[in-house]
Amino acid sequence: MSRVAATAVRGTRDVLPPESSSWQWAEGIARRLCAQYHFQEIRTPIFEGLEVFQRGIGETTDIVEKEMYVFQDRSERWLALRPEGTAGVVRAFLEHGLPAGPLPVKFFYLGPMFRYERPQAGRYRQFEQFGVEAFGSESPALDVEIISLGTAFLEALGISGWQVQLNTIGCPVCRPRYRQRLLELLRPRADQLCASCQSRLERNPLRVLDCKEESCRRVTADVPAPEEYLCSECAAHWQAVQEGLRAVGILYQVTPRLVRGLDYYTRTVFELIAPGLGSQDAVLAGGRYDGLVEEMGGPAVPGIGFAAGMDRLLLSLEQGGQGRAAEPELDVFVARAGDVPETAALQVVQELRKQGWRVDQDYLGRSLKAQLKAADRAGAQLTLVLGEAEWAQGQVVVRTMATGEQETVNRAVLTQAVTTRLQRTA
RNA sequence: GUGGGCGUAGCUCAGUUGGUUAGAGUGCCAGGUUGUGGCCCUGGAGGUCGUGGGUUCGACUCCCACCGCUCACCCCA
Repeated sequence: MSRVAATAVRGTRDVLPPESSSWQWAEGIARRLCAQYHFQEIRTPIFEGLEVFQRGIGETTDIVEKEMYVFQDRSERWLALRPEGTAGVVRAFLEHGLPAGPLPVKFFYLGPMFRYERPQAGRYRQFEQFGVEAFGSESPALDVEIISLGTAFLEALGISGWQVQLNTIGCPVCRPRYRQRLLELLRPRADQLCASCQSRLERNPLRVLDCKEESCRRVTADVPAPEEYLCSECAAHWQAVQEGLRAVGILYQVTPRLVRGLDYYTRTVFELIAPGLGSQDAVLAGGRYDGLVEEMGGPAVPGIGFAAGMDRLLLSLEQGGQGRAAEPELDVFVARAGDVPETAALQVVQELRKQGWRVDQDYLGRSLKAQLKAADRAGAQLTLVLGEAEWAQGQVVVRTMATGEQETVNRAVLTQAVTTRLQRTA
């Protein structure tokens, strides 16, 4: 027999225990926090019609231009694996007529996203995101709550050394003015920009600010910040967001160069960065997208959200040596010694599981020594030895693994004996 | 898409100017205890040396190609 394939597809990976338990733990934190902030789960498909992403994310973004997994199904409809969560959530929001219902609505999602990029540290082709989206309010208080949820998430995970970078990029009223001013300042010096910035100068001059190229940095060094060109509404919003953040004690750093890659953002944009990740250090990022719902064919409903890269967050924890110690996942191991029927173990195991305990047993007919070793390795608190001699008299040996103490108890009171011992250690 | 680094047991890695049966640690299995884990001792299983080709009397070692992994650019979570 030859193997089907030697390895997982490039950019994808397997999560095995005990790592999988770290994922459950982190996802549990996300869910708990969302409950506290009253965000409810939405589950949207992993693939959508291609146009959902083209319209939602923007035709000229890198994601749509070159990073999507696009394919045709058997009826030759064009589909794409979702490269991010927001577009699908907006589609669902509209499809179910939610703009006509009670607003605001606050959703969260958890699941895989797909982008065709060269993998590197903290970047995969299939990666896991935790995201939130809130529709129907322009209130700066919502901006503050979203950012607060983001920082609370990193706190709860135990990430240390993170920071919030914050900026505003205005709205359709004021951004054109800023854009115009940028063009006036940059055009004369276009020859000093890097190749990619020269090409994006006309298309999306704001992104030149974001460039890390030394030469571009010099050119943009003395360019005014977006906040100097805000319209009065955006300026008020921007002030209110900052006041709100200060009011709830969230430290942030205004980063005028922070421009997001997706077309749909307006006003508030932010990024949370964490240490230990090499160059992919943005672990959670988002912003306001007040024009997106309308852009996708719905009414003018404002929105705001963020997405967190779970792979990067867990990687950052590992790098910082803050990974959690694996907790034991087994309470009782049932072993047999001598001529004891398999059905005896089956019954004991089942009885204990009915009480809610986590129970496993030996399936290989191994020596008692080997069985105890297996119990130890699995982290069992107790091992029950069904010994031939004791079993014949209706008794079972209960061994407490931590101390090695053993006691022989009657079969009839076994459940109770196990329960009192486990509760004592719990 | 572009560039750098790396591919030897399940894992982490040695392998000396190319030389004959490719090693260690760890993990796994078993024995030391005819029914008792964690420490210790002993033994065992486990490798197409990434793949293909070339040079050579001889290649894990040198050369070429390909594949894969990885880091970085780009971009992004």
